Amino acid sequence: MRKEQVLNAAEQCFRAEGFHAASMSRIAAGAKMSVGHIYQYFESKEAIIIALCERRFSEFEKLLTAADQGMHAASASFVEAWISQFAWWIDPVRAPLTLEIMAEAGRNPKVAAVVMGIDRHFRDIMRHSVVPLAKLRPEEQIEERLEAIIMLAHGMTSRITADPNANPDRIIAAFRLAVQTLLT
Amino acid sequence: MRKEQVLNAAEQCFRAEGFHAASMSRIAAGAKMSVGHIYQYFESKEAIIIALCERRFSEFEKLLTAADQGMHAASASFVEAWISQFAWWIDPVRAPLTLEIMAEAGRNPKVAAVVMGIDRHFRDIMRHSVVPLAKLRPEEQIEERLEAIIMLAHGMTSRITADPNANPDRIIAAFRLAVQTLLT
DNA sequence: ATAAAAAGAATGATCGTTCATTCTTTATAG
DNA sequence: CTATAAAGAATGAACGATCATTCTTTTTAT
Repeated sequence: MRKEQVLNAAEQCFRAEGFHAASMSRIAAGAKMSVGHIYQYFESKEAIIIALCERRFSEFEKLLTAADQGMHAASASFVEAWISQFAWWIDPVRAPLTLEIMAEAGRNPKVAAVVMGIDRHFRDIMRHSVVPLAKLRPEEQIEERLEAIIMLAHGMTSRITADPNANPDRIIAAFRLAVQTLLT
Repeated sequence: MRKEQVLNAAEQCFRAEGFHAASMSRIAAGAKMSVGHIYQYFESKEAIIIALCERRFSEFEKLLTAADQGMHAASASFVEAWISQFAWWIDPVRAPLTLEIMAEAGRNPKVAAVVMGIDRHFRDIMRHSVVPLAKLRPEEQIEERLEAIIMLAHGMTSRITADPNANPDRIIAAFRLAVQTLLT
């Protein structure tokens, strides 16, 4: 679809230059379309930004629900497998744009709404599928633990973005240790 | 000083609009100076961005070294006091700009260098003053624990930025629980 | 021939930066 | 002390480039 074409090109531009430094003409060039043509599919540049945020949202949502389904085959190593899926967060290609989205969320309420949607869903899935497996007792500050795990996930994108030469395995290892510590 | 005047105005503009959407003319208006005059103190807009990153760097560095000095009066509650200082990271006024810096670090190597400087110093201080107090044994994956704490700190800024109505105390409480869990 | 798809020129605003100019202060000379 | 010269601070208009968006034209397909 044409929309996908635009979003793919926009994703590349936004990653390289940021939302506001990227230009419609360079996005058009990347999408091999004319600028005017893009405006038949998106009413403005901001609409492209929002659509891109939502696409990223659904990517991660797919991972989350997949994890939720896998839960039914519950095993001791499920938490371990669940953690591995967080490689998504530190894909060095994906992380910079995720961070750009987070920064934009600070000033664009529409973007903030999308991000809050991710985080809420993220937390719900954890409460529903991971917490029972970890056999945490209710009095053990479960909400704080979930909040900390979300923070860790966001922190991973910051770390990998600031230092692109950082070893992703090292980052994931730290995340794994922290989550295991928090869930036992 | 005039430089401070510019940096203060730039900080406001950058926070409200981001590095690339903010304009020199609006920065000048905020600083109550003319655009031309600003160029006598900063050779370019990028120079302002870098200077601002470094100023933020030194703010947090001050906190870190203060914590390092306080260590000599070592007590069981020192780690607790140390944690409290991290309120800095989630000042809702400061967090959005910190996140903007992180996003910019993903594409501007000069900014990335500043950020990596913070994180390295942060880790060094922890290794030198917090780890001994926590009485962690060397084999207990200390580096992973430190990495996780840095991730938590960065994650806090993301969380508070995406949801400005979030309760900072709740965020700090999660951070405190996670750090305590990681250091014992 | 008609309608949809696509292109790209045109528009007006704004960008970062420069520069000729004016104002304000300090230094020098009588 | 006063008048003049030099220096530095500050201005804002002007520049060329580029921005997001619109509009007219051309291409394509039915």
